[in-house]
Amino acid sequence: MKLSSDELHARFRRHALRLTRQRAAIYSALASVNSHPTADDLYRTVKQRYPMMSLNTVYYTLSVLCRAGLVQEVNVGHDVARFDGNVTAHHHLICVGCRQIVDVIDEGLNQLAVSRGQARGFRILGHRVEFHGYCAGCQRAMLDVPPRNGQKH
Amino acid sequence: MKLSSDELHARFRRHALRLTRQRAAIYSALASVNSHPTADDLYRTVKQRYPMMSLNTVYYTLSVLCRAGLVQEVNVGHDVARFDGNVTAHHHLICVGCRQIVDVIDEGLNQLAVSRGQARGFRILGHRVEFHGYCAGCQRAMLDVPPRNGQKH
DNA sequence: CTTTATCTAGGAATCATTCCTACATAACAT
DNA sequence: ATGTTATGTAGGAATGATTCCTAGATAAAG
Repeated sequence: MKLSSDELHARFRRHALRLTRQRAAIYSALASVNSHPTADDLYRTVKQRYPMMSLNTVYYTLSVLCRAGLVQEVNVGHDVARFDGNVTAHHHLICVGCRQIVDVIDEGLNQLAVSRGQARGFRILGHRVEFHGYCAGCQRAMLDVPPRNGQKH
Repeated sequence: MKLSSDELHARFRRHALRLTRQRAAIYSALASVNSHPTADDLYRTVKQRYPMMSLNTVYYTLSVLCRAGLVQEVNVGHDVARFDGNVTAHHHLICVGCRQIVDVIDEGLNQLAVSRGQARGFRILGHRVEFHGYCAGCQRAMLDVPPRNGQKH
């Protein structure tokens, strides 16, 4: 969903963050989308309107927004970092074929806890659930093209 | 726990993997520990007994073992990959201070599922739950040394 | 014991991310 | 409005985990 200029100012002020053209562009791009773009995806998107934009600024801005809690980082395996402008409680479905990430909204998953016996003195701040599997598109693709790593015979 | 030579052979044969000295050393080192070492941690451990060991071989072996399902990869944020020789169902507790990873064994967490409405046609293979928080040690450390990023006033 | 497909070592290459620093500018106070 | 100043930005260089390449080694099968 699109974000009003007033709302943007309010969010930045609430977290004592300076609002620059670059930050507005980066945060709006991320908050208006429900995919989970990489820093480079955002860079390319935002660079169309601000050709001087530096990839460095995208990284720096994302780190600031993460620390402020306006944005969160999501990961698939150990590869490129992906970012999520949705910081309301939710979890993820990850396609191990095409690596897309889809949001899962489920109140039950938000309520999970570790038993005291297992918690080993940790003070828990939050949790994440990731479901791994194949998306509909990748399932179809597997029917057309047989997998490479088939068993012998 | 230590792994017998017979059991090692059996596991490798079961997955049609060649058993070399290097693979035995890497897999044994990982399977006998319940921390979650990085490739480099394993490299340094194993190099003590096999000084010719290459870091490359550690990476290659871990990728082979992961694909075979004898080992799994765990991640904290998007930084270095960590590996887990325990492939029975379990989840993790991650300290956001010192980044240590601790196992959580909880049958309830193994039973989670996504509702059909949220699953969007995915064929789910598995899931992971990560709890984030501060371990006992980091909580104590925070009492002694106040945090850097304190609010103004 | 031979054969052969696969593994290993080591060096080079890749590439996401971070570091450095001079210049620019948002926010605050005057 | 305008000046002041702490903070942000651009871009180039550095870092470091991981992957690629290749010639020699070796486990497994016959």
